[in-house]
Amino acid sequence: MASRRFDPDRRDRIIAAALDVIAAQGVAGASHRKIAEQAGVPLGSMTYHFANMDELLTEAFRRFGNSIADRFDQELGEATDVDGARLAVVDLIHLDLLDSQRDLVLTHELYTLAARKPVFRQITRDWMARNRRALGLHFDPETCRMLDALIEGLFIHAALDTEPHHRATTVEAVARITTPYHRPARTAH
Amino acid sequence: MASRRFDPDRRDRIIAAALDVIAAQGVAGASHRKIAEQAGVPLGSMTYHFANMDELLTEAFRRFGNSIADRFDQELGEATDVDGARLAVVDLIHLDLLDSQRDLVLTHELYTLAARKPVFRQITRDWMARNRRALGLHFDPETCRMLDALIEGLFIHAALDTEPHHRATTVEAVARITTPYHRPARTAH
Amino acid sequence: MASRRFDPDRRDRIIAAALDVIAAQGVAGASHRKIAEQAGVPLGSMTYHFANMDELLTEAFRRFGNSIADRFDQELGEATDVDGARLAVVDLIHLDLLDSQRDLVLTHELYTLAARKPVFRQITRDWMARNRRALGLHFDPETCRMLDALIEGLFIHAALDTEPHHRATTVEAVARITTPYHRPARTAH
Amino acid sequence: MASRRFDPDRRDRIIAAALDVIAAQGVAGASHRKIAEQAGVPLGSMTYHFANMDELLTEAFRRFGNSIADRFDQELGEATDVDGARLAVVDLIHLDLLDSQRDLVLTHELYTLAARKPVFRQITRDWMARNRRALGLHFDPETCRMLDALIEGLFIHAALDTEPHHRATTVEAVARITTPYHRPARTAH
DNA sequence: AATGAATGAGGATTCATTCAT
DNA sequence: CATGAATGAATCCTCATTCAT
Repeated sequence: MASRRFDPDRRDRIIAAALDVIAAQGVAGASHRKIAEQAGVPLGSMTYHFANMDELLTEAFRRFGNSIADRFDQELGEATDVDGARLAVVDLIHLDLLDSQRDLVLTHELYTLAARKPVFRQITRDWMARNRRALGLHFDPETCRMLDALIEGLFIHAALDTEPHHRATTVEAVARITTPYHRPARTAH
Repeated sequence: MASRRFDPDRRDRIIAAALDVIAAQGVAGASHRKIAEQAGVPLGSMTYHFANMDELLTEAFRRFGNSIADRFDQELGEATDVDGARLAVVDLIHLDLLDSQRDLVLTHELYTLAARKPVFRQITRDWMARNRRALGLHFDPETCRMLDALIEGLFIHAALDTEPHHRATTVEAVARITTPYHRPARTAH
Repeated sequence: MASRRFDPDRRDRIIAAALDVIAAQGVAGASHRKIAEQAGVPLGSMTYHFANMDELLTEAFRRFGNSIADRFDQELGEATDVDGARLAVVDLIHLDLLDSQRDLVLTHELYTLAARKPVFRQITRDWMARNRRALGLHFDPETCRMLDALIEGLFIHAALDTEPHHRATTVEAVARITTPYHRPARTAH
Repeated sequence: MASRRFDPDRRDRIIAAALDVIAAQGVAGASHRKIAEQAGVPLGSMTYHFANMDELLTEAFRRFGNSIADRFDQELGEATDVDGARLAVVDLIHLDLLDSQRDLVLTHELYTLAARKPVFRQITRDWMARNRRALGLHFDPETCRMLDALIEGLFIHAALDTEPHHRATTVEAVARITTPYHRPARTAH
């Protein structure tokens, strides 16, 4: 309260610094010392603002998830029809996500935490829920789930692959996954 | 003790112990001490067999990737036609992968390393290459890439999601992604 | 414990302890553990006060060099003429330096470091510069360099030799090195 | 005995490797492992040929001292008169010793050991004795001791100094130290 | 309210030496 | 005879957290 009023940016700066350090050195390498130095705040200030490391990580990753979900909201909110939504998805993958090594790293760090600790799993769920809500503006719920998974997979593989991923492939994949499968009539003779 | 002097399985046991510890506590929690204890070998033995931690992690994750790729090879090798291959993919996701919290955790840990260190990125690439080769027995290269990404995404989301993933959804998603998209004729009226 | 919480002399005590341990066991034997024990501080305190071993060694040897240079300053500052300065030099070698096995050991340890690492070479240079400045009160620059080298050599050899070094020899050596050489006239009748 | 006959170079190679490693990393950094690797012999071979580290170091430094003393013998043995001997000394300092960073490092490492352990002190004494014997071909014993000290000091300082040492200064210093001091007559009117 | 000082536990790694083979 | 495998002790250093100020 008084403290926040006094240096209201400090918490924010610490959180931003935490994400920077995590992006650069991983959660394993993110110590109080390093984050404090990156943020330009005294070491003792860390445990004053955040009771412990998990609390800081929680807030940092929550912010990270929201920042990416914001982009989903914006891109998909601007689409006016299904084809526009498909295009928005392709753009999200190719323009926003793939260019950012930082986002890839942070995503994996978060997932790794989520795989083990419930607190962080909740963060990923909230993030996924926001993404699906954005997709839900244009697609039915089941398609949303498939599409969300596809985006995830394309994002991950694109970042790990050696060969560049062609936009055409992404366009085709999005088209396929958003197109209901018509089981070929077997009885036709 | 005669047994102490020569122990040809020791390397293997250390690698297995490393994967166990990583699955349980993460790469961050995988210390020489813990792994040595898990493997039942003295601490000094660790850096005798593996020059440093990265070398041990490298071998461990290489083995992990291969063990999963082996299952891909087996399941898809047994399929005789495209529908069989689709079924195999669904089974791989639902029977083999999703049941294993351990595999999920290890996968994320590996990806997190891969996002930062080239050595581990190569491991994931080799693994992905094996998976795609297995898929390539039944699908064209472009479909392989899409399908591989979908599998990845479904696997990751299934493990993080709260609601159970229904097999039917997976079946539909696989069917869609493996079915070429026919752009609807626009001029037909 | 109040005493534990704030201990302003601690850095100094660690430095003094470091020199003691180095004198007794060499730089090679000077571990954080031993120095901490000698200084009566907890092990973790070492790297709090000194980021790493080199930093501690640097400060310790800087202090050592200065302490000896102080004696040079004092002895030579008191001399009022050249003969007094020569006497002061002899006294420095015989009274101050030779009696101290500790100084010999520390000097060699420093030189050994200096021969390999620039940081320590700078320390020896600063030390040498102070010595020469003190000698420069009474002798010309070239003589200073020669005299400084002679002092160095006498100091080292005296400490390594079996036979005792006689003061008379030192007196003669200092007299010679501070007396310009007159090339014998070759053309004389 | 049989072993030596079998691979007679091995001991020599290990000794040479030891000096290389010491020159590069210091006595402190000279481990069995590194020396074995440098020599191209198996680790277990080290303690087979040398009971312990000190034995190896002893032999290595004995060889080093002899190699330098050999140069003294040769240069001074070729001189035919005092002036020739003075010139030889200057050459030894400027041509042979100063150019070799390696010799400087090894000398200091040896002195550091000698300052603490009698075994190594004996090695330096033997070395010094050889040097003085060589000087003794041309100078009286007292002058030998002074000259030897001067050489030592010039060698050390030259290697540590920033500014280059001029040959002329060395020539003058050698001339001075080898010229008896004539106390100026005080009674002269 | 804010923090610099402090510390014990634990991190990876290096090592000389031993000994079964 | 020669050595690869093995190991416990010791190395430096990092760390989250505590607490007197």
